[in-house]
Amino acid sequence: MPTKRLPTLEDVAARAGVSRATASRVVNADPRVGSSAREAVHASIRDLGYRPNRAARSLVRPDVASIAVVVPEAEERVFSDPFFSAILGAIYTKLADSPVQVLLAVAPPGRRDKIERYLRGGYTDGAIVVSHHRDDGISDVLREIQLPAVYIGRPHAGDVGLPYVDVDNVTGGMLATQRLIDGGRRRIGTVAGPQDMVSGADRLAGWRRAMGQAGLADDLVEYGDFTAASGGVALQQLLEREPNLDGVFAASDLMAVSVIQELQGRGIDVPGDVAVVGFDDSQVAELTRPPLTTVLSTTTGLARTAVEMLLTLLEGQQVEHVILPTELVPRDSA
Amino acid sequence: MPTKRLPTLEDVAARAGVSRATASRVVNADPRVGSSAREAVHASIRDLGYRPNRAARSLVRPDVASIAVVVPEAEERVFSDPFFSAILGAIYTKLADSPVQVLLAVAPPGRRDKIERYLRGGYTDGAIVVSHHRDDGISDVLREIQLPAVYIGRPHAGDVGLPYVDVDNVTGGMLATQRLIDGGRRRIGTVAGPQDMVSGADRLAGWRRAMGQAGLADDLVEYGDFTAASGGVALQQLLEREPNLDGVFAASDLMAVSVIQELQGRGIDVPGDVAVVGFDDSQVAELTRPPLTTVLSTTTGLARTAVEMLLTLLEGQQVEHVILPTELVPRDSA
DNA sequence: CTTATCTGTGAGAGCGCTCTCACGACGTGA
DNA sequence: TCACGTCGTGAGAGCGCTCTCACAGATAAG
Repeated sequence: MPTKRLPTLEDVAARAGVSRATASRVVNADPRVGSSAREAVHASIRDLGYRPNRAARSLVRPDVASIAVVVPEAEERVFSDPFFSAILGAIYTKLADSPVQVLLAVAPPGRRDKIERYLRGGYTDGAIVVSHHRDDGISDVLREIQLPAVYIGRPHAGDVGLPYVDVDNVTGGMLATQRLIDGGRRRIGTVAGPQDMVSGADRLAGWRRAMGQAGLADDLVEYGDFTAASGGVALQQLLEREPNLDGVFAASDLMAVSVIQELQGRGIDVPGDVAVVGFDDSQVAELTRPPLTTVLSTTTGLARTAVEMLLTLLEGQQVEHVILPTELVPRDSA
Repeated sequence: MPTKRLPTLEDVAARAGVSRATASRVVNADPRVGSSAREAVHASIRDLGYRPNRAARSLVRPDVASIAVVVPEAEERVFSDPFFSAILGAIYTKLADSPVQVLLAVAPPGRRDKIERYLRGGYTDGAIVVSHHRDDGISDVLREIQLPAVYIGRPHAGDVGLPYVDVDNVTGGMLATQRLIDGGRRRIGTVAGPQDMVSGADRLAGWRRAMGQAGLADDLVEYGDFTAASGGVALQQLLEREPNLDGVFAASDLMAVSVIQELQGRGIDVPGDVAVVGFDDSQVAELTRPPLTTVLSTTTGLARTAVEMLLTLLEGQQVEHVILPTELVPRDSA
């Protein structure tokens, strides 16, 4: 880092032949400044390449709120998984016209110290926690430093009373499974999400419930981690266990995509031989051949609601949790 | 915003019965503090929910560098376009283990005042500018406030001497077009990118050059804006002008994807009737049916190089521009 | 012409923190 | 016993800024 001292307001003022106070007024567009003084200061700012020192300013006049979006997942993942991209996009869009700053705190599960340091660093006034895992310790830190926070995705049992938004994952899982059942499928497997995430557990629970109500066996379960790579692997195992498989519910679109690819790679027709349903209704769902039948989980709605809740929280008011509805989006894969 | 005063170090010290200096030492893990004092301060911090005031701290000890990633595109776009996602992901990944903070300054083209305010706000020590348009004014602002910056994508003619990284878009465009020519295609059209962006202009130039060298007419040009939506529209126009079209070079994968969909929707076989080549080698290229032949433009390499260059710049050294090579990725669409 | 009202400006306090410096309480070696 | 560290601690300056307050000069009202 260069040690060159940056020009201060004092320098600007001296060069313009006015006091620091007047220079400050010009910078802050205070109308009560004579035009000659104003111009001198402006010229001085330009010549010196002056930029106000944010730290000094916010020390006096606490500046605009900034909120952290906390994502305990690997960086690559956060930006390549359409779920996170959609969440981030919606958060930024929602706050586009507000002065609120958005800071991204991303760190892989193993590096939770990084997020903790960040949170404790005093950078932010509030947090939105996305994709939170059991025992990632984030809620403990947040509680300890008393930072207002909203969770996207229902927190785990231990963290009761925390404000969150979520989609109705159980119903969503049922909807997806029912679609397969209604289509006449009987040997239906599921590629479930990670069970240390509530969304993973709930979607699986939905599948179980629908299967149970239809009097079908709920033994065909394999686990992935919501990424594309994990879907294909899980399908292979499903197929080994049950060659007569005729339907698959994948707990994320990305996993569903690779399930379809794996199936097609083996010469198995989708949906002729095996029907596939995904979850999320992300952009990729329209790009597959055949287009993917999936469950709309309004990612955008999650993000928008979370932002609204956090802003309410920052105003000092209490908020309840919110559950958004899910909806089946029928396409051709099931 | 709640007006409740946050606990200061003074409060912590008072409660622990020590001086502010000692409390500060504890917070900063200074070893020369007695264990009893240390414990008292820690307890006090916990009780009060104390978080250091970042502004006050950095006023004294200028804190870690923070760099802005400037993207003059609509928020939705930035997070849904795989090109930007990949760039952002690579930047965050590259800086994952450094203390450097990354701030995202995104604003649609019409709102350049927002980015300008941001840049002038003194939040950052450097900038990486992605997707820069002619006349977006960003380089003027950067020059004026003397902020070190690196461009991803070659800046326009007016901005000579600025450090940048880019891929060899002209050669890339030629590679893509040559693939079509080598495949026996003769009526080859292109869905070009926006011509106020260098990457759009250069890829088109590459197409022109390859067509010219092969003695083919370079009249079939329609323009998109790199997004999926624009690709289908452009294709329709191409098809109206030339029903015997047998090859298309789309200047982005996203446009190529919707070109393929539009083609297939009309019962035209890809690549049987019309061959299609994209650009970027983004994730979607593998998901289409048939998989998309495209040009690898090492988005990750762009981002990583830009970060390295900016860090060098921040150390006070000069940097040259860097051009990364492109490579054809043959798949089934051409 | 005096008194009240603006208008533009400067002096100076103070935001919460870090860090230098000084100091008292202990050893420790002569 | 005295000079000399060493260690833990506190007092206080100062980072760059904003903002209150006071005040000089111009203008309006009595």
